[in-house]
Amino acid sequence: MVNTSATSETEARILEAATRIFRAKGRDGAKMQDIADEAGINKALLHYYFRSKDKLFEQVFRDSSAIFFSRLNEILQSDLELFTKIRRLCDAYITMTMENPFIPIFIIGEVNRNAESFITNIFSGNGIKPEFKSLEKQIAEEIRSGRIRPVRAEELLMNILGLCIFPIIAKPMMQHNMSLSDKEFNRIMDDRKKTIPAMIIDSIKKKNT
Amino acid sequence: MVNTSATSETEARILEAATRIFRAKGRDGAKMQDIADEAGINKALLHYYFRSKDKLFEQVFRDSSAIFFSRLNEILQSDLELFTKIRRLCDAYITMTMENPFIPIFIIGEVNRNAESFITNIFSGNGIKPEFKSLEKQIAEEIRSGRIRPVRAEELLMNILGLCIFPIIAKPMMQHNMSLSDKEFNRIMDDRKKTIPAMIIDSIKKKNT
DNA sequence: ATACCGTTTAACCATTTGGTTAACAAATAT
DNA sequence: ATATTTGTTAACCAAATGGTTAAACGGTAT
Repeated sequence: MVNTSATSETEARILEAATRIFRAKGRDGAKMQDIADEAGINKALLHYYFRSKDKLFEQVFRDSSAIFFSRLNEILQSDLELFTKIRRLCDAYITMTMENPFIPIFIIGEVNRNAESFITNIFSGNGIKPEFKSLEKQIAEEIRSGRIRPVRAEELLMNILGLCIFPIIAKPMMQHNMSLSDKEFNRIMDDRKKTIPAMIIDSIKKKNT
Repeated sequence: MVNTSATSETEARILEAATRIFRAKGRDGAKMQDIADEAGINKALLHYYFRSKDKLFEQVFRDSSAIFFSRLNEILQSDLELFTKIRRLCDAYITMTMENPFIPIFIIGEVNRNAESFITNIFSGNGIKPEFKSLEKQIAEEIRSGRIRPVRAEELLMNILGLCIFPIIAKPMMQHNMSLSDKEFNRIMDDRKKTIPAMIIDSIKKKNT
């Protein structure tokens, strides 16, 4: 045995290649031969390390999801003050999505195509499900102290994620409709790291009447 | 000849079936046999009416895109007052996306998978590209009159679409993470028809200081 | 009646694709 | 040294898939 750890070097190479191909082409669009080529190995090796396309896909999907959700968890569960938390979330999700827009597109598309059972199976077990209660508690505190007006934690998160992620995953349409160059688009998204949290905080902060 | 109009009944049936299958499974996931079965006809008929899978897909993709973009256009180019326009946009896009969440997921996914040339080709010709200038002009007016603070039309639209569409296309994740039943989720999205425009208008309205 | 033309089908074909097998190579253990 | 296990490959296979063909069907005109 060359490698005592769970994953050999080859296995890692396969996983990287599979991730790239699956994210770009989706489960059905990706061919095992594509992945083998991308990894620079024989197709049969894919089946040696991962039994089937399904198993390989599941692994890639799990990992991709974990990247996005674990970050959410991390920030949600931190003991940052609420407004800071909001700013961090926006910054993290814009940065992360800009660097890898394939991931949310991939997740949304695949979750949509696959049966409920598949999703439940994938999303359970690993620390993917965020500890949502902590945010709810924190918001309740802030409401009680009179700093913010009553809001649902769900809405707050929907707003943050929608504002940060959507324009990036819909980038081709946005650019086409609004005639934006890559440079302009990037600048706008960079601005939004500030404007989105400002807007969100303003929408929940109690105004002095 | 049984039918003088451009599209025979069978052709329409095929198109409907293809739309359902393509939206649900994506270009690669959809099989010609699936579509034939769904339409209740022989596979060869698909090729009789539409030369190839590619051609059939292109047609479906064009139509699906048109549904979403033509509505945007319609509202943008109306002579509604700005705040009303915002409310209309939110209502229209939440309603439309709730009724057919597959469409934006489908568009985003396919646009992402296909080459730039494909997109440009698809999006040009038919009235898909929204007349964006009219909104920009309207906003400029409102800024000059001092009713709203300076904002970019691009950001405004990104905000509206992100807030309205994203939570719905990411529904399975949202529901899973936040433990929301279908009923709760629907109620929240229905509320958002009001809360989103309120939030957006509030964010651009000039406050009396 | 029958020739004609658009529509529809069953059967077929070539290629692609996920997966297997058997043999070969390279470590590792005895 | 040599048997054994692990990693890797080329060749192969069966099923699925997009697409074609030739024949049949059903009106319509002659």
